[in-house]
Amino acid sequence: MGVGCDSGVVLPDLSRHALDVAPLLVGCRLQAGPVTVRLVEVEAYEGGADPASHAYRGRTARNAVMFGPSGHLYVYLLHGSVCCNVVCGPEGVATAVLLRAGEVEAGQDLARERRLVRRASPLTDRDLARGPGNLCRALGITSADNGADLLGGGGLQLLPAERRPAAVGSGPRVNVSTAADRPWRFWDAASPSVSLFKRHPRAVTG
DNA sequence: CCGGTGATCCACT
DNA sequence: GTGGATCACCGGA
Repeated sequence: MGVGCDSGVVLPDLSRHALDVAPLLVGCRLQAGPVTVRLVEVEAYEGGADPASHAYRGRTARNAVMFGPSGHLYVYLLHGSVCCNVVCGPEGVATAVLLRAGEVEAGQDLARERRLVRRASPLTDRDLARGPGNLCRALGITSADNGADLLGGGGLQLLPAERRPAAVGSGPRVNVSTAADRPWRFWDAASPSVSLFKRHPRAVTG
């Protein structure tokens, strides 16, 4: 009965496509030094066939990490916030999973300190890592972490779930303007830290 | 709801 | 080289 016999204690095979990996990442944990977050909400982004993906129009300086080997972190800035993805798929295929929200399991004091910078209102435990930008801030992830190897024993580590969530929900991705009907968002149905669904104001299906 | 945010990309000089 | 549209967001009202 070694590690690996129980599907709840191994990481998913990240060299598969994001759509296969995403639901299995719900419940896994991301550790950044003293702060550990249990992932409760993710979204799959395919490469060439997904108009909502940063890689849809091919390789650029920004998205180069997405085309590299799986298990690395793709970090970018959006509207002044840092967001991060776990790169999936074989090398050369730009498919990745956006980490949208988590529950802070360890290092809550540090996470809270980071979140309260330039913020007036109080912050509940539920909201410490709720939302893609907030999750990165709680973990201290910056654009300097773009390309970091999550399986290489460095400061950032992806860890297996202790146990699988009882139920994983799925539905359309948040705030995407194209392919807005694809149910490629996955979340732990029991978690209060899952962010609220928001449809893009000019959403187009397809 | 609304405005700020900051990088990136492309169509044009 | 420059301008403007775009974007997988956040916070406060």
